[in-house]
Amino acid sequence: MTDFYSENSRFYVSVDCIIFGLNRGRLSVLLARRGFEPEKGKWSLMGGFVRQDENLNDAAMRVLRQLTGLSDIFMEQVGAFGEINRDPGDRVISVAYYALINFDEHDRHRVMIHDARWVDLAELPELSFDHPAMIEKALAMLRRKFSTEPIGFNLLPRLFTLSQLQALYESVLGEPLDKRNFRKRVADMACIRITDQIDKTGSRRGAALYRYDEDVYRNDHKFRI
Amino acid sequence: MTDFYSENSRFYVSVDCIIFGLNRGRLSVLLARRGFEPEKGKWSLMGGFVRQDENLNDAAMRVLRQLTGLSDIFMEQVGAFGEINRDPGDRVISVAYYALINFDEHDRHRVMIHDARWVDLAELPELSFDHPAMIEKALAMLRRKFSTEPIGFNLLPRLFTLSQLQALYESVLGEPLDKRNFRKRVADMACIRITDQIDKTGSRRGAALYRYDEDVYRNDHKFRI
DNA sequence: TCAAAAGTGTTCAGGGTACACCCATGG
DNA sequence: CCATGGGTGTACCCTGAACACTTTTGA
Repeated sequence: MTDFYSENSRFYVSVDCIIFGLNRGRLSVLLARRGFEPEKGKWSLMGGFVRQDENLNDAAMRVLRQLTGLSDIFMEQVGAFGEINRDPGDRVISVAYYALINFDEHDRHRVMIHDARWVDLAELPELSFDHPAMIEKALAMLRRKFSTEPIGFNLLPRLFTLSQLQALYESVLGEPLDKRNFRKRVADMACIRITDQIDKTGSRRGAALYRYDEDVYRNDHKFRI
Repeated sequence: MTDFYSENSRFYVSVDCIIFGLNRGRLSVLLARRGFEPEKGKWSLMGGFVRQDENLNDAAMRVLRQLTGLSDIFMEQVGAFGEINRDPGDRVISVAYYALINFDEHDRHRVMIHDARWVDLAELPELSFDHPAMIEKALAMLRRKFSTEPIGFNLLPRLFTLSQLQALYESVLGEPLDKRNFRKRVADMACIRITDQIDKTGSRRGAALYRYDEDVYRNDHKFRI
């Protein structure tokens, strides 16, 4: 039966990772300067070819780990990109993924080694291939999910203030939110719990630290910002 | 530079089409009985291998046309499926698409030739490979879009009654809707316009026929059911 | 004492939901 | 004349939006 398949064409398949992180309060993506042709020297998403012994998700996690040192990270497939000439080097079909990481935990050394840097979403440089379309689609998916599913906490430290949380939502949704309404909504979500810790770094007065409780969410499934 | 790529593995890449149609008022999918190994004789989505001279969308449209005779159809990518052993015959990475077609316009002869049939979504048989997961994901995407974007009209004839439209929404969303509230919402969407035609086939009294006006939608972008 | 961020309630309007009866017609 | 689907309006509730001042404390 393999004979039947063998009449058909085979393709290089790659994954490209849109790695989101919160850098100094701003939603940013991790971009690498391409170290090889084609488009050597241009900024691009971090990618890699899929191997025979791994599925697509594993390939994406491998690439993410290479660049950040992180495993067990929230990732989601964005989709497959298959224009014939999307890669001028050869025909490559690429599957894009986006990941949400806690900026504080990533390995800056690896980022440096790969000639990569964090770029504010509002200041994207020119990118190679169809990477702008990938980022566009990932952002659309992210924004849609952000208000209805508790995925934003992947971008924050374990303990966070409500101001940090609100700033995150404003940064991702791209619009200012009313502080009192925001806190009201947070207040009646059981999965966002206050701790007895205080953060003194952000203000003289100090702000209560909160944490996200995954178990509570799995029970009541109540989330809406 | 092609030398650089050539160290890497290449893969068969296929597309699989989840073709939705409204058969006797029920949301249905078009399934084909596999005519070849592996899993010959089992029901499956219609698929095909991607060729060198076409992009993924074109491949999906080609497969859709093969089975239904239709072109220029609403299609959307569901995602890439790349488990190592998803196809027991050989490693194949597949990109799923879903399509919404007007049941009345498809070519039944082609369906017959391909040993395919329309199956009510509630009565899916056992399917080959990871096709159940593909359908699941396509359905989730469909349901999500259905209330906020005017895609349902792709499943209806050009002229339709409000009862047909409501039945469609109930079938896709899987829940009954209040008739008066439904009609109230329709009434203040400019893009759904009454015609002077009457449908007498569905009732003794006759029902007004409506049509969807794409141009109006492009202007006001107002749609919400 | 002042600058800077944290924290806190109420009011109002609009949209969504629930709900039941008459109409027109073909057989 | 009756069975069948077509067509219509109102009342209520609740959610979402708007809005401004006091508190704390380090410098």
